[in-house]
Formats: sequence, structure tokens, C-alpha cells
Amino acid sequence: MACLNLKWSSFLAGVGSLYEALFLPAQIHTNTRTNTKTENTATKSTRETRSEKTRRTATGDPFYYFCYSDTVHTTTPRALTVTIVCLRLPLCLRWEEEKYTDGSKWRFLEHKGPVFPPPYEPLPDRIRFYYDGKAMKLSPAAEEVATFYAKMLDHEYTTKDIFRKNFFKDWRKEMTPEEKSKITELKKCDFTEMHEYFKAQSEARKQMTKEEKQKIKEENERILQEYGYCVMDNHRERIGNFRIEPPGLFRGRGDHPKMGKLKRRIRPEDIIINCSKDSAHPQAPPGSRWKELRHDNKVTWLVSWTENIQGSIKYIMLNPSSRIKGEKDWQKYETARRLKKSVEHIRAQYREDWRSKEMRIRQRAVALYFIDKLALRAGNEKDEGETADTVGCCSLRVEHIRLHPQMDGQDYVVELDFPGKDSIRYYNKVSVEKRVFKNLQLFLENKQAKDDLFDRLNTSILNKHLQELMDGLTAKVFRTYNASITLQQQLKELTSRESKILSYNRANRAVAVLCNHQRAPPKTFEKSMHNLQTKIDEKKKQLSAAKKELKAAKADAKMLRDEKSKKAVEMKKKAVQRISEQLMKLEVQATDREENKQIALGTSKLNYLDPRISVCKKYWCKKWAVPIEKIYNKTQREKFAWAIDMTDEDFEF
DNA sequence: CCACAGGAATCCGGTTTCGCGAT
DNA sequence: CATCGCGAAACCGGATTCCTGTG
Repeated sequence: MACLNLKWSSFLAGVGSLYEALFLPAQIHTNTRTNTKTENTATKSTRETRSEKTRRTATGDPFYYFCYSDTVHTTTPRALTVTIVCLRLPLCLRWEEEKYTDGSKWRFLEHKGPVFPPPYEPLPDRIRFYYDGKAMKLSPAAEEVATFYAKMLDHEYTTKDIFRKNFFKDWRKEMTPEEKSKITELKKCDFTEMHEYFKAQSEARKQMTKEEKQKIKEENERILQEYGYCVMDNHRERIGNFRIEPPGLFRGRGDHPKMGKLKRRIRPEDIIINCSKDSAHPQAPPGSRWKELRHDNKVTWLVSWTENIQGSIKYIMLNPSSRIKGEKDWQKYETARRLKKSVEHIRAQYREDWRSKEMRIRQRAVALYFIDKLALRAGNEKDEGETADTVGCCSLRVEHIRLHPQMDGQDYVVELDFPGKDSIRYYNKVSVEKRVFKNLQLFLENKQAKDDLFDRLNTSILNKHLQELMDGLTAKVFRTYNASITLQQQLKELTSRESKILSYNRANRAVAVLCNHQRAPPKTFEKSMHNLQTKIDEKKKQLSAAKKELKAAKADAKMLRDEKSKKAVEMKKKAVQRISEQLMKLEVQATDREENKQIALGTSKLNYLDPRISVCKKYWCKKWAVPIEKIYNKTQREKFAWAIDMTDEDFEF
């Protein structure tokens, strides 16, 4: 039994830190009644011995019972300590113990349901909407939709034709017949008073007194405590998104054909609740009822509803810190590590397949090469006209690729240029092997710009093939694998005596570049860079001033040769030292920020990099004695609790 | 075997809010 | 001590992957 192997020292050191929140306090009860379940259920190592029981019974000591792995245990206060040690096993070990084998995700699930946004509050009468220059009072329904648009007036969206067209069409659906007949052109609509009103409102919110802000904060905290947590099996877990999305105008990314459409308000009647039968079911708001109450423990969601833009289902699920998410995350990295073991074999295989007689196999092999080498996404087919035109590997078209037998002194250069996920541009020129190049030429023969590059391939064919190569292997595992292995290598190479954080960020950046995680340069980038430069210049001045003083002090000391002036020299020396350190720090910061201008580190850190690489002794935090707080903030530490908690110091991805 | 649709879960960049140091 | 400005964190919700069932 694993809990017996635990070191007491680690228990004592750890109690009161990371994990008591994972242990459901409400399920520890002091109990003076006899618990009839005692005899047959206390099967774990925490079972009290017969002599302990005799002693307890004799002395009338209180005892506790608690649930663990769906079993009720009883224990004495002393034994409870042991029990908590057991619950404080490294998370992944605990998860192993708690795992279900029948595909179910939980046994017990209790929550309070979603939080709805407040109902619409009509505008005060003085705020007017003008049509064709004339003031006009709108019906509440039409007015609400108009406010959605008014709030976005200084956003680029409202300049886009599709957005305006979609909005106007959906807005008219909310109008009364009179309004409908009157309001026929968007360009004659004047929302500026409404827009100003909302700006003033948000300004007023900022101007609120401390007390008012405090009150709002407390109310939010209360809602969080009531609705933001659920009980899943034996743990109280944080819910990820317990608030229903408020109505508004749909904001698609890229050239989305549906941008500007009305995202309607979700009512209790649209909501499906999922919880366990034996839990206290969430109550629908007074006067309403849920669409359905379901008890499906094969899924992880608590609440779902169908959204009206794409007709897809939205869910309320748990926070990344929860067992159910963490376990999945861990599993993801374990699969990527298994890929590491067989990747050489798989590479040999697809290289072999480049010369296959069958076109479908060649295409599969070249696509896989791209996925492996360039960390491209799989590229599922998308509904044309329903979504923005974006592609991934399998859905690349002729127009996205250019072949250059020679370029910039390199042979066989492939130029890729396409809109990827979220319409982020992927642009890359890469030298490939001759066989790949020849194959690509073959795939391009007799095709038009809009034709598929891999016309005999799609993601399901590819994934089916991958599944045969390795259990659990899919296209995205390559992204995870290549990202994590790159971080590990980069950390090995880059970390030196220079700034640790800069090195870490550079390794992280290498991964972000590989995964094409770009961002628009922050609006304040130039300014903040400028500010930093000013600081650096000031520091430089300070430094030269300090140096001057030091020189003067030295001269004095030479002249006077007394204790006092010697001391002064020491002081000045220290000052110079201090200031130059501060200067270095600023300069590192500037370098880091500049290099990060168009790169988003967060996504890879959160989704692709095995946290154990960063935590572990061999590679990073522990090796370089960098506190974990320097690389993971609070949320990230919560999400990666399972990795931070791992004891294996020889971890290798 | 394949096309198709629906469902569940992960991934992802932008926007808003928060908290802290400087003034 | 108040408030101002900024960067980081939190939030948000859309986008994509991948699986399953049906026919």
C-alpha cells in the first residue's frame, strides 16, 4: 500500500500547503455514534487495529469517518493524520488508485447549476437613439440588441460589411412591425448617445469608492463560493466557467461569415443539467424549469446548452486544477512520452512510405512528415460558408504551398503560407528532403489553386493509421511531443550563468515559434518599450555618476589615508555594484520583452509543455534553484499541482 | 469502407480586471 | 495617503481535434 511508504517528514512539511483544499472538509465529521459500516469498509491501511478500537471505546475518544475511493472509513484523530497522508499522496498516484475502469468519469456529482447574467435593464429615457436624424424610442427587445452594437462602436468589427449586414438582419428580427418598417438602413442609425452613455458608465465604475468596490468584490466571492465549486466524488472542485455567456453579437475570428449575428440570451429552459441521482439537484430559477435533468457519468460536464450561431453545444466543466482535468493532462504527456520511444521507428516508416506505389500512402507519409517536422495541426474539414476559411495539414490547398528547387542557397525549399487556427497566418520556408519535394511536385500536378494538396487524405484516415502505429497516437500528439522535447533540449542548451529567466523564456519562445503561437504586438508595446529605455538611460546616468563619486572618493582616500575615507570608498564601490546590477536586470528585461513582441508564450506553457520538465531537478527549477513561482503563477501552479507534487527527481521527458 | 453528423474535450488569442509600485 | 499607470492575471468564448454512431 503506497501510503505506508510515505515519509513522515514530507508529510509534516507539506501539511497546510497545497492539498487540504482537495480534501472535502464537509466529509469529515466528528461522530460519537457507532458507525455500523466500520467493520467491513475500513479496508485501507488506515483501519484502526483492534487494540486501538478497544482503547478508543474504553476511553470514549471521538472518532471520525470520511470517504475515500467511494468507501467509508472510520478513524481516530491519530489515525486520521495517517489518513490525510494517504490523501496527500502525489496526485498522480492517488489518481491511479481512484481510476475507474468502466469508462465512467465519476460516481458522485453535486453542484448548484449555472449563474445567469442579469436581465436587460432598459436605458434611461434621456439616452436616445436617432434614426435618420430623428430621435426614436425603441422597444425593449430592439433596444437591447442595439446596445450590443452601440457598445462595439469603436471596435474594428463595426466597420466590416459582413458584421454590419449580419447584425442588421438579426436586429430587425427583434423589432416591432412599426420599427421594422421604419428602420431599413443601418447607415441611418445613430447609436452615439448610447455609446457615450456606456463609456460614462464604465468611467463611473472606475470612480467608485473603495467601499463600493469592496462590496462588489465580496458579492462576487459569495457567488463564487456558492456556484463556483462542485463536489465530484470525494473532492470539492473548482468549476471552470459557471456563468452562462451573456447575449451579444457574435465575434468570429478572421473573415467569419457569421460575425455580427445575434447571440441570443440563454434561458433555464435551454439548459441541460448533469449531476448524480443521489445529489442535491440544482434548482432552476423561480418560475422556470430546466430543459432536462440528466445523470450521465460517462461525461465530465455539469451543464450544457446549444448555442444558436453554429448550433454547437456549450458546456460548463471543471477548472484545470481539478482531478478530472489534471489526470487527462498527465495522460496526454504520458502518451507524448510513449511517442518519444517509438518516434524513430515511425519516422523510418513514413520515410519508407514516401516511395510507396500507392498515392494515398505517399500523401499520408508526406503529411505526417509536415506534422512531425513543422508541428502543424491535423487540419479537419470545415463547413464551407459556416466558418472562416482556415486550414491545417490535411486540408492544405495548392494555393498555400510553393516549391522552389533552389532558394537562398538551399535546395528543395517549400514555402508554406496559409491561415491556420484563429486565422493566424502560418508562414514558413523550409528545406525538405528531395523525396518529399518530388512527391509534392507530383501531388500538385494538374491541380487548380483551390484544390486539396492531399486529395487522397483526411484526418480520420491519418489518425487511423497513427492508431495502428501506436496505441493512442493521433496527429496532435506530435505537437505535444515536439513541443516538450524542444523545451527540454533548449533548457539543456540555453541555461547558463546569464539570467535564468531569460534562458527559460527563450526556450519557451523556441516552442512558441515552432507551434506558431503569435500575437498582435500589444497596443502599448512601443510605449512600454520606450519607458523601459528611459529607465535604462537613467540607470546609466546614475551609474556614471556613481562611478565618478567612487573615483573622487578613491582620490580622497589616497590623500587622506584615514579610516573614514576608506569606508566611503567601500560604500561607493557597493553603490556602483548595486546600480550596475540593476542596470543589467533592466537590460535583460528589455531584451526579453523585445524578443517577445509578437510571440505568445502562454499557450504553449499551458497546453504543450510537460510541466515536469520545468519542475524537475535534472532540468530546471530544482537544478538551478529557481523558485517555481518565477515561472508559474498561482493559476499555473494549481493546474500543474500534479507535476509540482511529483517526487521523481530523475524525470526525463 | 466511407460519408456524415453530433458530441465532448482541448486549444487559443483577445479583452477586461486586478493588484502593485510609483508619484 | 490617494490615485495613477502599467503589466500580469483572470476571464472569455470562439476554434479545432478527435471520437462515436448511423446508414
